[in-house]
Amino acid sequence: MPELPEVEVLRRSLEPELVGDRFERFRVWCGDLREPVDGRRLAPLRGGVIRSVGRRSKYLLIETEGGAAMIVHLGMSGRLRLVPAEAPREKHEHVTVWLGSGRTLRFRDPRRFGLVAAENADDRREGRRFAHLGIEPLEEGFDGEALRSAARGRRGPVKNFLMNANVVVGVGNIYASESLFRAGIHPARSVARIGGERWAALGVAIRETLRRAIREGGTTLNDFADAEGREGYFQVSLSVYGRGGEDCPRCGRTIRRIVQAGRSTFYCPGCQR
DNA sequence: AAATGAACCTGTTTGC
DNA sequence: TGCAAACAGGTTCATT
Repeated sequence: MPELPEVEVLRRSLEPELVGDRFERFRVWCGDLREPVDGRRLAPLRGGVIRSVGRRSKYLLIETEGGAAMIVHLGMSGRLRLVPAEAPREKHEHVTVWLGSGRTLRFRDPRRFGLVAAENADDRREGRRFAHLGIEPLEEGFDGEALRSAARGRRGPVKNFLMNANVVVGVGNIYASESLFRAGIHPARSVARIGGERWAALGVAIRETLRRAIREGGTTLNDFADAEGREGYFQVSLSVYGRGGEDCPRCGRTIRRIVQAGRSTFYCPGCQR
């Protein structure tokens, strides 16, 4: 479900609601997620007043005044919603959080590729969980030059390179295809055969694509929604993703679907070289 | 070191 | 209609 824009949309919808509220009680219905979780592991959060809601890569960070943080990753099918405590528990709702305000935060994830975890202030300072992650594409310092230097000594298709979180975070299967279309670069092109201007164009394309997706509330293909259940509408703006067989919006040629590293890639053979 | 493929799960869509 | 295969927004681990 979620790439950087969807997590950022969720973050923005949560922050004004959660800041100042308090973690009261946790109930883990099914702790068999990407990392095992249970009430004991979430104990560092108990009683904590929420200071901020942040994001690193596709991880949501709900931080308390004491410096602990609840870490949530949506995996492929995760949802996080803020609902009244009386709302019935849905199927695949694995974690329920009761807040001081009387509301509840519900984590639901049919495929269970997602993650709910807690770190105390010391864990957070050490930062080991995120140490391997690459550049944030919407932060200062990200540009074509950063991509180009990260690609030095590498080979392989640029699409796979973009989806490697050790290089740049937050760009998943949808936005990799969309960014490459916007930059006019063929997804199978080797990173060793991309010049300085094209890296620059790609850097700009990634930022523009992600920013616009955030502005439009993310992409709801099936079930993405923010904390209040509002769906995104960037899916209507997708140029190539999921549009194999349709006409390219720019040149009219037929959009192709190929498989790279086991994932679908969509591109226009006319616009992308 | 970096690239590839498989694994982790359930649900939905597609094709015979 | 029924059933099986293919596919789905991500990450991590083992193997080349």
